[in-house]
Amino acid sequence: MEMNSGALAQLADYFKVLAETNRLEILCCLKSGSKNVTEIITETGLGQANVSKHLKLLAQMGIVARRPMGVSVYYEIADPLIFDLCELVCNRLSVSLEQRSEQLKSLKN
Amino acid sequence: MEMNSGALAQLADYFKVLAETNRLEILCCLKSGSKNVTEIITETGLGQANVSKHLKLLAQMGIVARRPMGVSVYYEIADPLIFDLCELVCNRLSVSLEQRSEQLKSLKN
DNA sequence: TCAATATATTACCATATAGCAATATAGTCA
DNA sequence: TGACTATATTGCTATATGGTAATATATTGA
Repeated sequence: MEMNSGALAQLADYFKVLAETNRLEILCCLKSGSKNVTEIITETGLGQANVSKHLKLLAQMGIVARRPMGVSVYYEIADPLIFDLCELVCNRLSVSLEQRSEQLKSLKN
Repeated sequence: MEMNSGALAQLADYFKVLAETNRLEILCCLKSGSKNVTEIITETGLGQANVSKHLKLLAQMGIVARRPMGVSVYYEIADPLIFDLCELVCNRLSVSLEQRSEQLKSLKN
């Protein structure tokens, strides 16, 4: 990972898009397949303008794809890699939670 | 990835720590091995307080480990998974850059 | 204990961004 | 074209956070 600062900035920007609970929730909601904005709004309970902004960010980063269909606009995961990333980190997090719980146990002894 | 909102928040927090150029730079700087804070400051050119704060975040997330040695404190990567994550995303980014450049080419034709 | 050095913390400012209400735009159908 | 619905954008506020200077803490050695 010897990288110039431009590459680091790009990498940081990518993580930044994933660094927001509601955007992750939108991605989860799209995991089961393409959905239009109204469906996403309903399923997540987020505000319309808010969802629109999040989708724009996700699309700009190439994480989702935008597909207008008649009067509505469908979005879908354009990059399944996302879920690999999330799974890696989730495993990591659960491991460290286990470690913390081990530490707590040994403190009690 | 069917997750409760707590898990999504944890995941987002993890990505948030990686979503900053200077923190990524610190991680790069630690890739070659354990370093103390002064060395990190010198190598990155960042301010002392700043580096200290970034290291604290990284340590809290379990990404680096803190090891006091005499008067100085050494930090090291505690979770090599980081580099896998970064590499995955970097490959992803370079692919989409290629795609964009392809699109530009076809626009010119 | 005192001085010197390394690291951490605090207080503050400046910037970025999530959320929301209001408005604008675009597509469909009468 | 005009009304209607879906989505996008804009303007604004509140909050979070990166950077820095100043201060605090901790370790070592005289």
